[in-house]
Amino acid sequence: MVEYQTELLDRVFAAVADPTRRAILAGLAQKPATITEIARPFPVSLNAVSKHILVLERAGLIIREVAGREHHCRLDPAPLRKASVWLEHYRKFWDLRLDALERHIITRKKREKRSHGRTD
Amino acid sequence: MVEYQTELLDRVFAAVADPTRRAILAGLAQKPATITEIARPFPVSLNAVSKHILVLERAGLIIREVAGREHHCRLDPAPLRKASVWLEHYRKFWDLRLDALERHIITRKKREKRSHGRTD
DNA sequence: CCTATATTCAACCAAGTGGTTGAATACCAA
DNA sequence: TTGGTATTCAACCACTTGGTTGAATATAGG
Repeated sequence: MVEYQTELLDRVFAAVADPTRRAILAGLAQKPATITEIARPFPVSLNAVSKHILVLERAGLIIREVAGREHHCRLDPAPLRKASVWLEHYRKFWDLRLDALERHIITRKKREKRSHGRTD
Repeated sequence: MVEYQTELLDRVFAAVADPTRRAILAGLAQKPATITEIARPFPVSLNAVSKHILVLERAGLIIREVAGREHHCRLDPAPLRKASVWLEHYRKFWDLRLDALERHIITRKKREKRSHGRTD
């Protein structure tokens, strides 16, 4: 069995389990920003966003560089890649399922062709 | 912007953020099992595992079929696929980073060739 | 120096989590 | 019916989480 950096995966998955944090990542994917800039679009307090950023930082998803009173944050995608690698192990399962679904659709189409006009 | 089924993603990512639950999924990827069978390898109580399975079920990752007193569980990979789709949006970022890393290594090798023997 | 800005710290709250134990429920089988 | 097995329910605990408000800290700029 492949060895995973379990604790990192824990933190990464937990970090992206929150919609606000996913939105923060999406924003930073466009361009780096300071805490205040990141917080602007969100309906919660700056403090709340500051905490979210801390969670993302601890998951390794955000790199913070302090410049004077501003904290510049940028995305670090590396942990997302690790998460993706973990998920890929399950790809074969959903591929199988999609194959089955496709076969089912094809079968249904053939049936429809035979019994033309019937809707079941 | 792509539309996500936010609540499902929340539950899926939260579900896989726990190492025990990831291990449960890995087991079910081998073959379906009952609660007791699933619980056997783990050092926690059956009740604890039962709760984990409930979390996985609510995330849509496990399908439960009750047969008499046994609950047969099997993996449903569909939500993992959705999680993977979300992650894929960030692939370009880690691809970029890997490219940069590769360039860096190549550059370093060239430098090493020039200043032969120096270790920095 | 003074004031506005950027951010964190601290305390608090309600709700959720991961675990426990013990009891309840439901089923199978002798 | 009686007993063993499979599972959940219920209550509890310590800890975490996502949010708040208010104060503290540090920097920037007139």
